Amino acid sequence: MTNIQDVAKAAGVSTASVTRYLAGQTIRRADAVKQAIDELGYRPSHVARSLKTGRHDSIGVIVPDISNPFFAALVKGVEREMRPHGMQVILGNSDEDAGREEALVRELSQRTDGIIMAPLTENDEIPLALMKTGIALVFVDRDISSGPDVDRVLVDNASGVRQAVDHLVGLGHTRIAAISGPLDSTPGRMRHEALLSSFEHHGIAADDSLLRIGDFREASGRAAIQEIWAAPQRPTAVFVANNLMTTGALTALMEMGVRVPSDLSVVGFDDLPLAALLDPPLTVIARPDVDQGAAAARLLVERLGEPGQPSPAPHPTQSLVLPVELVVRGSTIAAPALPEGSPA
Amino acid sequence: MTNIQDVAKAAGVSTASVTRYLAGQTIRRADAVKQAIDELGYRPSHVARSLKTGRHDSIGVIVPDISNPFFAALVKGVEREMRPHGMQVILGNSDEDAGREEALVRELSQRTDGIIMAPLTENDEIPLALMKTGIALVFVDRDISSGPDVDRVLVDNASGVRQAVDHLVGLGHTRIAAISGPLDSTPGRMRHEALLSSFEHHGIAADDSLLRIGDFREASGRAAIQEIWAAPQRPTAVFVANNLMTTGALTALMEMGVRVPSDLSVVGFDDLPLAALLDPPLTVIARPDVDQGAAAARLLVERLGEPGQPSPAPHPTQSLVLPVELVVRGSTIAAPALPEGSPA
DNA sequence: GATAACACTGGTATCGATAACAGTTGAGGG
DNA sequence: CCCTCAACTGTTATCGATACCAGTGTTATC
Repeated sequence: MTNIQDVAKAAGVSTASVTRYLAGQTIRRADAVKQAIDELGYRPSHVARSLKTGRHDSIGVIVPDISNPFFAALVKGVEREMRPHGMQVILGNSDEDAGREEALVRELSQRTDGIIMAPLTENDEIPLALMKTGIALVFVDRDISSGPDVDRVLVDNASGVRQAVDHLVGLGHTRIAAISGPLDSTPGRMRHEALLSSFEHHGIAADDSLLRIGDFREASGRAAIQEIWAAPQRPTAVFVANNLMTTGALTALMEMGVRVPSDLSVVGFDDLPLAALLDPPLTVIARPDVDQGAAAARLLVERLGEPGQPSPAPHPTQSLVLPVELVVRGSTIAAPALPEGSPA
Repeated sequence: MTNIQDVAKAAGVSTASVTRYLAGQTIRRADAVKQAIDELGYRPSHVARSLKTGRHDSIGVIVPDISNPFFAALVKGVEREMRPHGMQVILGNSDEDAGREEALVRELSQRTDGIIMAPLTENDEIPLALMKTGIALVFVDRDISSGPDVDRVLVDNASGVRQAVDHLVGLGHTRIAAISGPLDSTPGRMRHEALLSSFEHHGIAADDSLLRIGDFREASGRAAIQEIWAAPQRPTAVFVANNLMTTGALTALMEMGVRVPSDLSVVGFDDLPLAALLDPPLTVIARPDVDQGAAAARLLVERLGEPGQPSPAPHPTQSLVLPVELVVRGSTIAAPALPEGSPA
């Protein structure tokens, strides 16, 4: 590859002048430099520049599962927001693996100016190490329990769950099953806690045979619903704490011949791209996904400033909580009349 | 940040010895170096290392749309294959934008040792420039028409389309509509050409009012099916050339009150994560997605070798074509009896 | 004509690591 | 005791760009 020295020589100037030309400053022999660059096909080495300046003009996004439509949409939001600021967006997919997440954080923290990430668990120590390196950090969708103040963008998980339970109770359901997410992840914990407190608020006794903890992946949704359906007393409705587990649960229900909603009402957290086309159309708690990514990107830009500009003064961290919304479709209907002999 | 000099000083050795320790060679004062590294929290600068060695120990993947489940799965395959080789996978999402694709190529070609990409169009000039820089390149799912030999992994588009048309004709359909993809993209062109040649093979006249070219995105599937349904003579079946356009078409059909499959049989290219749960379950041409990514990764590894090892000798480029398979579900049924007066 | 201000210029140290090279040490053999 | 060899060591140039510093020329002002 040709380097800045080749260009300088070809144009008959010093490397400093080429640098100045590259930075948009006016130099006497601009034409000659431009010509030399074109003829040699010169591209400045990003690596060398980063080494000298310490800047990268790019940010990283680390998500647990890029094939989850929610995270894919989130990434889109980040990119859309970043593009006009002239920053590259680099993606990392941890595949729900702590080791891989750590490797990505190490890698991207050296190649980017800031990182937007959804940490795997609330005990995740990795981001703490990140903060010490001075890189800008924004948490999105997930949080960690300990550690320093960090910008974050969450959604109102508690409100969503409350809306869902209110909706089911309003339809007469009292035996409500739930497939929750990992309790050491922010959305898993918040949704589960909100569920229990909603149950309590409505005077519904929590029945352990109807409560399952999954791992937010499809297979665990399948397994959980099978266990729940084998419970001594079956539920009339089920709440599933995320999109992939909902997919798994629906698949298993179809295979088991359980009809939704006549045998079982289903409400899921997270909208699905095809939720309206399912049989029946799925009732869900929808939340902003693209917007959540965009919001995180905005927080990061506020901290980093534009490429080429001096960084803005540090300011206090911000926490955003975006609203969610219950979308009632066809998968939830009134509870069947109580069988004889049941408690009132 | 602490650098290698700090470590060397703290351990009472030269920087060269620290480098050697880092590279796994045996040095006399290994304990002291290890201790210094731990105490100072030293992490070697990836940027500086890359500048000196020219290696990055990471690869890039550039896709047109990460929120397309097919590409998300493909990325997963790449990562799964790369992980045991100790290479980082960095993602870029061009969002179907040529300018953004170019920026990503420039960016990632300077940060990675090789790139797996699905070029936007077959006329894409960008990868050609890439080849000149000497970086390893693998095309996946899409190809470019001109230019040097490149490793590539495609699927058997023609066979898939043929299977779909054979299936529809076997069910008695003769008025078959199609929503094709962009003709300047490899899958768009190959599927469209295979469609026309299958029509010809079965003696079906191509009716322009039933053939639409979309852009592989959901909105264009919606628009196309609306136009098709407004044709003077409606079709009894439709073939849709990819997953997102199929989603769009199904949504529009539902909104228009067209019943699938009784009013219209539907077969789509690409399986959907929820295809089996749709109403009706969707007949599709399924293809390996994760495997396609994994195959591309394998080709790249063959060219790059393991990190820390010398690169293997150059070898001729390879082209893989993976098989596809028609999955018959519920969205295709026998054509209705011909209305009176129709040509036989 | 001297002086100041301005707009540029090139030389060079530097970012943080690696690798080539030229020592230095200690063990073992004669 | 000297020599050879193996195993390790430090010094230094280098990757490709940037930024500081100290000029150099031109123009404007008195």
